[in-house]
Amino acid sequence: MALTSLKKALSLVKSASSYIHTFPPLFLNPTPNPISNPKPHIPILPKHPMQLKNLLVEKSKFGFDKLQDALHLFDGMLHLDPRPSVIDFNQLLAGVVRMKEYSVAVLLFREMCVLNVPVDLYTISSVMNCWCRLRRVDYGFSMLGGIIKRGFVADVVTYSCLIECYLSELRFADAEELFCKLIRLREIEPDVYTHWMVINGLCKRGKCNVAVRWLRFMENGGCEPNTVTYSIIIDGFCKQGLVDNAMNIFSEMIKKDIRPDVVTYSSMIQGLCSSNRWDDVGLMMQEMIDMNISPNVHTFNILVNAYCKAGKVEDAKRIIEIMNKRGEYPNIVTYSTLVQAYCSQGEMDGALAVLNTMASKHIYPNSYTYNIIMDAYCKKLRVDIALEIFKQMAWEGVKPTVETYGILLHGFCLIGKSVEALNFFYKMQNQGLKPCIVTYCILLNGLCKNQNVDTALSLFHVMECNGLIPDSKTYNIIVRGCLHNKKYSEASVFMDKMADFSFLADASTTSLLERLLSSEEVGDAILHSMHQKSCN
DNA sequence: TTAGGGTTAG
Repeated sequence: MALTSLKKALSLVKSASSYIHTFPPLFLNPTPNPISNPKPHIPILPKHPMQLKNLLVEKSKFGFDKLQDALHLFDGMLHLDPRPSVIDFNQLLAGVVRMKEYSVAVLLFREMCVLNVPVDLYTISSVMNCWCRLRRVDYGFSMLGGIIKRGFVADVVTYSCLIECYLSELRFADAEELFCKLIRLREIEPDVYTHWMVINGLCKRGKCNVAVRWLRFMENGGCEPNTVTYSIIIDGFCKQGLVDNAMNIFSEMIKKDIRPDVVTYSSMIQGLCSSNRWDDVGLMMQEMIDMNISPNVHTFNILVNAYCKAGKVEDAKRIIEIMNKRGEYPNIVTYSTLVQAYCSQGEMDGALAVLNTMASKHIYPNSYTYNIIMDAYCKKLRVDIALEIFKQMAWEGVKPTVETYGILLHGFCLIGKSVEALNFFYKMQNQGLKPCIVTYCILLNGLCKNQNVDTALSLFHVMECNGLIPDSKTYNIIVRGCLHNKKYSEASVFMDKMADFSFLADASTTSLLERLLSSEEVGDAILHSMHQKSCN
């Protein structure tokens, strides 16, 4: 059975992915919680071809509800006689891609090739995009060979995918070169989507000035930017903290008679709030209303967040009242922001009151909300309460994230329970969650502070073996841990490694070194050498 | 009647 072999392949790749770095990891959903999913939904292959077509059209647009549905359908389609068309299979693939299950889409494609299911340029472009999303640009490019071998001619979509591949690897010059080469050779005529893709890619990666140059290039090529194009650039500048640049682009679009919309204004308001330009925030809100553009829940949430960050929770609540009056009802983001504000002030009663309000409005906390509350309790050293909340989360069917475990690990370390922290660290991996560099930093720091420096050193090694590259923070943690535990030679080796990567000792590491130097009776030669290196 | 893209909030 194709489905059985596919499932086997999926499980193989899933277990192998932690060891083999050349294959992208799978992101399969863990076993569903029996409480939240009492009856597994078993999809049935539609009997009539038209029903199948309608189902595929729907799924290609909105994605499948469950991965299993897509796999069952795929299996069923393989056994139909006559076999559905390449368009049908492409739509199924599109549905899987829409679920962001890129690894699965790639495996389905491989299965199609093995079983001689016809594929076309659409199929290959789609898979190319998946490789790009999986950050395997090399595989993405290798598919170009498959296109030629099959006698297809790569089109604007294929090349747009390749340009996106370059952008995802921050290879801006390569992206530009490929783009220009294609135009020069008249291989493709870039469309408005290609330009959007490039401009969005550049802005999301903090290259707004390059994006503006691309905007000019787009205009010169006769492709007129619209509100979305301008909004992407404005948001990019605001996120970089360059509000004046954003304002210039905003003025330019008005001069060109391109009307800003609620997204453009929301981005501008966000940028102005982050820069504490409150007068301008007021002016921008007024202008927006004068232009007959109604602020939406995003816009209000930006204001709620700004007030909360400024410690003005009462003003934030006033905004929520306005939202209710205007029919822009507060959502999970609004309430989580408020919960965060109470938690950051240590007012757990206030936070719990917000949760009650949410429940009365049938808005239920998600992992983000739970994480905020658990973090606050951990910081108050009430890890016991945080653990109760963790249990509650499971009961409600809310999946813990890497951040959830990080918060609990931090909590355990704060109360000196490194063994429990390590147990939770293994538990998260058993649940299919891959620790990130932050997780390791939390644990390394905790172990070092709880006199478990030897375990920390082993863990550092495990981290490197798992392909995680330590950053400046990680090195500083381990150096300080070694110093605290009088492992000066080890500290020195890590300090040299840091220097190889051009990382500097931070203020805490330097001051610890100085403290140790002044307190050592004889003065340690290694410490002297380390201190000198840290000053260079 | 299939593939790439569509921007804003915790």
